[in-house]
Amino acid sequence: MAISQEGACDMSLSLDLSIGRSRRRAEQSSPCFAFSLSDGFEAAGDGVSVKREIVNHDVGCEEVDTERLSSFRSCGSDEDDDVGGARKKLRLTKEQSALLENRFKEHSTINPRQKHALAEQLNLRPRQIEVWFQNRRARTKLKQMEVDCEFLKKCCQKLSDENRKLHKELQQIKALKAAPPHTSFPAAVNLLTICPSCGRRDHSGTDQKEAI
DNA sequence: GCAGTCAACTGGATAA
DNA sequence: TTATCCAGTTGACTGC
Repeated sequence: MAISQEGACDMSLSLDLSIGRSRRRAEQSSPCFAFSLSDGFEAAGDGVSVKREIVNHDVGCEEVDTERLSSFRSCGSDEDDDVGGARKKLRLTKEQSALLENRFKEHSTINPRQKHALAEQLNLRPRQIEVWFQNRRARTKLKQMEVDCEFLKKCCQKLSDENRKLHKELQQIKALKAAPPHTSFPAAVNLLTICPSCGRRDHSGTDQKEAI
């Protein structure tokens, strides 16, 4: 609990709003947190420090070995576990993830009652459920943005191609216009009056009617 | 070693 | 005031 000792020396200076928030969040969490906060942490004067300490303390409660981390509920608040000070990463089990995913499919947000029920069911803290939903929404949004981006890229490519094609046509028309009239006009007429399918000249009247 | 993933955190905004 | 959301960030972990 090094931070609490450090922080406690100047509690009057910088008690900001984040402490209130930290306390709120921490109190939503495990009993381990409640212990920390009621034991002089609010005097630390540094919201971040307080919170970091809480996290480390929290994880320090955990028995971390081959078993995946899933719950901090039953931990005893042994301060000596926190020696390393490093935050340990929780990995949700397949079952936990699957259930959370299912709930997310039903609804991307979760109300407090559902949150607590789910926390109880999964043996997690309500705060963890809340965070999971937040992160999940962020992931969904990111994925959607990637899809949108890809779509826009394709649109852009298509428009570029079309633009290039139109430029080319414009160049041809300009070239045609710039050419001397006695050569260009009959040539153009020839082109227009030759049937592109059979190559014959000037049968447009009858054949076209037939085609229609 | 490094990039990617993801749980957790921070701080601002907002609704009730 | 409080709870919740979001965007951005951090740090542990993993696979290559």
